[in-house]
Amino acid sequence: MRGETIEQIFHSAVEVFAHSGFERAKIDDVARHAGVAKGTIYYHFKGKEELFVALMRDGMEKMTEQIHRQMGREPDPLRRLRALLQAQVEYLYEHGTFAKLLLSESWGSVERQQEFRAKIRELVELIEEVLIQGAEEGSFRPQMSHHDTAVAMFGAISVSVLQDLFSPERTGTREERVAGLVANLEKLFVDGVVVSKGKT
Amino acid sequence: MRGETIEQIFHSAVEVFAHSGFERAKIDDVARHAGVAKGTIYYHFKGKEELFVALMRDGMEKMTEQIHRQMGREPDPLRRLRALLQAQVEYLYEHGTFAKLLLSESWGSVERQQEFRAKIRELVELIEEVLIQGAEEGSFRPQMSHHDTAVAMFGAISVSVLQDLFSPERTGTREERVAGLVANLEKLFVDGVVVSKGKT
Amino acid sequence: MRGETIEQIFHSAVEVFAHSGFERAKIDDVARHAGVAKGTIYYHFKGKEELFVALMRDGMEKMTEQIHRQMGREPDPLRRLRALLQAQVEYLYEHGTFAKLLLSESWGSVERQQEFRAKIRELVELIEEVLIQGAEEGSFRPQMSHHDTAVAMFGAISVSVLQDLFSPERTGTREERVAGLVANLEKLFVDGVVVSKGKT
Amino acid sequence: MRGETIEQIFHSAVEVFAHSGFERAKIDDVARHAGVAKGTIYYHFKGKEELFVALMRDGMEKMTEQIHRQMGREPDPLRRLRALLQAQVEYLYEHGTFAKLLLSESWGSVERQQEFRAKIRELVELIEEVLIQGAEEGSFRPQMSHHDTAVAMFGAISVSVLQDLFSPERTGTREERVAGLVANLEKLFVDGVVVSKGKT
DNA sequence: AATGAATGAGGCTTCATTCAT
DNA sequence: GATGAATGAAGCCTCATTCAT
Repeated sequence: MRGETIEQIFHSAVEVFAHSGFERAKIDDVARHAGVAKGTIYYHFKGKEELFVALMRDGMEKMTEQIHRQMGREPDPLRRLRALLQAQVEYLYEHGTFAKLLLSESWGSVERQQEFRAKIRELVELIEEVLIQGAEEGSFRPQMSHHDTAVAMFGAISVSVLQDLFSPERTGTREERVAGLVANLEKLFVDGVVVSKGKT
Repeated sequence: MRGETIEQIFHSAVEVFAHSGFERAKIDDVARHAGVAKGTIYYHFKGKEELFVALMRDGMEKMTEQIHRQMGREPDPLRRLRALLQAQVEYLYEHGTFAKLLLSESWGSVERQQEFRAKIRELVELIEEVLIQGAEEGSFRPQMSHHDTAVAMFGAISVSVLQDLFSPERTGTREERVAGLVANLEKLFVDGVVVSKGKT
Repeated sequence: MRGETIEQIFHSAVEVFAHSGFERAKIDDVARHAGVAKGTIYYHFKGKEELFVALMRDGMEKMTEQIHRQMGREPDPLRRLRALLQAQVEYLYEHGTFAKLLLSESWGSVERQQEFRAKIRELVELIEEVLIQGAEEGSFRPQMSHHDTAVAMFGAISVSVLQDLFSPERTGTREERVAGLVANLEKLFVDGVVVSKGKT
Repeated sequence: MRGETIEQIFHSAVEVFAHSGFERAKIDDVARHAGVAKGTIYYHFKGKEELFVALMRDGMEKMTEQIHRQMGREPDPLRRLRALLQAQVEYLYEHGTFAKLLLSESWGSVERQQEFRAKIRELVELIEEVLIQGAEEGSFRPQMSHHDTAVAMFGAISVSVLQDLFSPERTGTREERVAGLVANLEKLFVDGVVVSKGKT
């Protein structure tokens, strides 16, 4: 079938890269994991770098796509924010491998890393839009910088997911864990930590 | 001064490791940067790994120390939170190199990475304590999980700093940038994004 | 025409091999240049080596053929020498690609290289015969070793052509260049460089 | 001692490169032949290419040097020509390995090859100067192009040497072989092949 | 304390060749 | 006849580490 091998390599590459990081990952391992010869990888991809970049591009695309799908056409900003939160946590949790790469391979001056930061910026902008919309409608507090706030939220989300994924003592099913993280983040973002005098 | 050479190596190592990440960094580069022979590094450190770990340990120590210093004995939880925020952002911003390493070299199963996560946990616990204290005093809203909230806050802080450091188009002095980030994070954490009916 | 594909491959192979030399040349490039799939080349030729040898054989054959044609039945040794010179320079200049391969791929102990030297010997023998004929008729000075002299002449011819082909600053049409080279070589071979007392 | 290892590598590299040509030669073989580890070669040379170029540069330098030495201050053009011939043949014969590389690795567009051709040009110019000097003094026949003639002579010399070196059936001591080649070339260059009417 | 030459395991990549379609 | 995906042996190069001085 068309692209079956490529699919296989792709899949294995995610595993291997996520397990070891870009530098530590060995093409040999990707090949073994994919059940193909080393040369086959080079037949389909120009090299380690290209394979990795293709991978991350794909991951980002799918993530953005899924988030859009889950947010749907919900008009209410608060509900939109919740949906986005849910979607993002869910995806990152599901693809922890990808989450890890995103956070660890995005800081630096190598070209690839700049591209990754650009991708992150896309995610951030998704959040930003919601914040702006909410502020315009008056249901969200106006921010000094919607962009900076969005960045902070993205950081909170991704690090929360990663910290959870790498916690040895975590319990419960994935669904429960995700629900917990989402609820927690939602609480923080929506209400802040301080007791507001006007609320019960 | 005692250990001038060691100091030199240490300093250069921070630069080089931060610029390239652990794997990409070359002992050769550290040596050249420090103006010593390669052998000298191995005379003072057991190896690349040890040098790096010593580095990170040192960075974390100094960070914790500085944060403690800046938080002082402030009893009011909200002010404590603000001081902590200010201290953490300031330190990470100042030592962006360290911030980068912390975020990119902490996710994985290599022993060193586990140690880093433990260090992160220390930072998180600093935040956590403030949250708990605030909740006990009644000025902070009780959280589902103070720990998770603290993690989220740490993520927000560190990613905000990194994103800012790696933004090519950022303007203003460092002090201004830091102040902006702090204010923004404070706003988010303290009040959340939603307009609460009881506030003006 | 019969063997159109083969013809295509052959033609492309000359180009590619000449451009890169035997080792550097890639079957992939030959295939791309010929507009066929890589497998097709292996369908028609046993391998890289065979393709190359076939090529060189063909080149030598055509060269010998053309030289014979141009020398015709000229009985006078001096005129024969001139015709041979003209023919050889012309052919090598025209097929510089071939000339290059001949000079660069003929020295070594690989079987193929021995075969090439044998081919060169054929060319040398063409020259040798003329020298011997001339010596027998008395119009040529007797040589210590007609064979060695013939080799030297071949070297002079081929290197002259190559040096000219690879001179970036050469000017004039091909015909002019060839005529120049021929005239020069003729002068050298026929008269030597020393002024003989008996000549004007 | 200073540079002993480098000397060793150099020497081995000549052997290996000459035996196999640039592409076929393996750094591994050079290392084994030199009795050092592979890494040692890379400690002293940037890579295969640099090693090779350094080699050829060195070879050309020594050759030019030796030729200059042997030609000395001889004022008479004819004797100068003979000395040069003798020196060049002697050197190439002695360093057949180098001769082979010179002739086989000099034709192409790779930068290194351009450098080699430049080196060849130096040799050619040595010859050219003698020709010009002789022509000015009136003892040499004026040439259409002294440069082209010099090139032809260089070609005759180098190919003669190589052909001889690779002749399986050659007999006699090296000195005899060299003497034969020199005499033959001298005869060809000095007098040409044609019987001049004015000589006995 | 410091040096830097030497090492060699390890990883990336190339490319001639095969073979099922 | 022709294809092109797949292979894997082979080779170049890197770099952490060692050690004699």
